[in-house]
Amino acid sequence: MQNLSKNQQIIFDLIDKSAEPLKAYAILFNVQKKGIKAPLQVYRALDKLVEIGKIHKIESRNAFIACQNSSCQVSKATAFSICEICEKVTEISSASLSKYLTNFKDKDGMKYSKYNLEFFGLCKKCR
Amino acid sequence: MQNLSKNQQIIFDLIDKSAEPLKAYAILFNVQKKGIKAPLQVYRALDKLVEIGKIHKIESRNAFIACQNSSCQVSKATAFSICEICEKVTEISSASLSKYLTNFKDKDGMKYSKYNLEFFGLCKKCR
DNA sequence: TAACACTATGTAATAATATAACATTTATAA
DNA sequence: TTATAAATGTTATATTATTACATAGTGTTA
Repeated sequence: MQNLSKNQQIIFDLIDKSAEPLKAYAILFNVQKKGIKAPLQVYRALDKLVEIGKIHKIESRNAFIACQNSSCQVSKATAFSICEICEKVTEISSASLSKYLTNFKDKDGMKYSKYNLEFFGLCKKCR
Repeated sequence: MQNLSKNQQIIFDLIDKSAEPLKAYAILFNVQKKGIKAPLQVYRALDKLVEIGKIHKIESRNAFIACQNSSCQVSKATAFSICEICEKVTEISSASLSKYLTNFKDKDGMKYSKYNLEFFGLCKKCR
């Protein structure tokens, strides 16, 4: 595993210690004191961090969370639970789920190289 | 099933006859000749169409496609295959997949009211 | 019908999310 | 060391989506 660059490390640290997913401009606001001034600097670091699997993008929220699954080096097979009230997001690590989806073939026999699954519901607290 | 309003019908017809997912501003451009002039008019119709399950949003693409699954009245359980080259999107209707996911419970026993799954790979033509 | 609630529409302005283009610097490897 | 790739810095701009406010249509029901 390569080391992270300066900007990548700053942004990863911020996301990693956050309790909830962070949006790009929230990240920008937070790292301006560290010298990262422009959106593009944030998006470039985010792109790289997603590419190497250190963070994931929650597509339905346009937000980013740190990978909570140490074995997940690359974002090829991701599943999340999202509370529709408090917006808490948890990465699901279920061997049976990932096995099922990784092996899933559609009618045409098409096999996929990647998937992203987002579940929505109410978390314990909000129920 | 309620009838669609004028704007909803115009926008649904456009999406329904499109071979690929349409983005909101592409829709706007296409319906300007029919009197829909502002983004908000498009987004309002899209929101409603998604709500009643006539269309689905492809979250990773910020684009919309007509529901290809006649039994899918509400967008509660959606799965798509997306070609990473030609961007063709197909709605997957697999009884076993939807059964598996609808019944999926995480470690905490949390059951979900909704999910969205996006598979990525190469379609037949692009392989 | 009249009153009401609800849904949809129209319009302008603006917020939020993301990328293009170009110049420069730093890290890595041959 | 020289070449190459990766990362950075900066400005401008493109794309996606919402707020706020005014008006009009639709359906119920008293």
